[in-house]
Amino acid sequence: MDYKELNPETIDTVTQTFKALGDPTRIRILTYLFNNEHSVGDISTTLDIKQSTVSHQLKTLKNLRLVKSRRDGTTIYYSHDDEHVMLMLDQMISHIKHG
Amino acid sequence: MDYKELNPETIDTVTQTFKALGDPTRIRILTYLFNNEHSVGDISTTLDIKQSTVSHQLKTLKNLRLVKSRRDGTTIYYSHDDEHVMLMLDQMISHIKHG
DNA sequence: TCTATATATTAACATATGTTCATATAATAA
DNA sequence: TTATTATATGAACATATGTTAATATATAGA
Repeated sequence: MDYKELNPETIDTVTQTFKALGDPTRIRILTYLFNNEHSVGDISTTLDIKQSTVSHQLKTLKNLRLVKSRRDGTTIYYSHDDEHVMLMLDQMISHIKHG
Repeated sequence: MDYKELNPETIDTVTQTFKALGDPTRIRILTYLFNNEHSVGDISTTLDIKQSTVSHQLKTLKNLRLVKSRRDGTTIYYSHDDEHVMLMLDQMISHIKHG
């Protein structure tokens, strides 16, 4: 039936992006960033996740360009940086909660 | 600002579903099942993945109700079982390939 | 029943991943 | 400069995960 597979780079990027969403800490951070930017300390306090854990996970998300950061003094504010991925996260949450 | 987190079960299910999509073997299997059902042996041969690996991953996908199976003699045919997740997979692939 | 074929399962293994503690770096204020 | 606050980093650790070989199970046919 002559099946044409996705190319390896596409598979890899798709996989990595979904993998980034496949962790509860990152899901909590991303959903917290849905509407507003938040500092590392704010995220840590609000979600009750250790500061180093938050930093590590934000780095992971930043490497995949799912979040971006901006500095203001000693404070660093993070916000989401991939509308489409955030939309899919929103869709998945709706899918799980309802239907 | 009074932030309301997702409930733990929702976080868990969302996470598990994305995690299922966060593996290249499972992505390849699911995309192969986009349009038609396929037997384990067919999947194994077409994608060049060992039979036991295919079986293991199909079991993972089935546990999450992302695929279903039907027996015909000694052959077992698998097909996808979550239209919405398949749609999100399709969206992610498009997102990665194009803009 | 015996054999062949298709799929599932088990155990072992290597690798990947997430969290934590301790510490480093960076910016600001005194 | 020194102290303080905010964030990042590195190393260690435990756990999770994916693949494989070997074998078990299940169905059908001779």
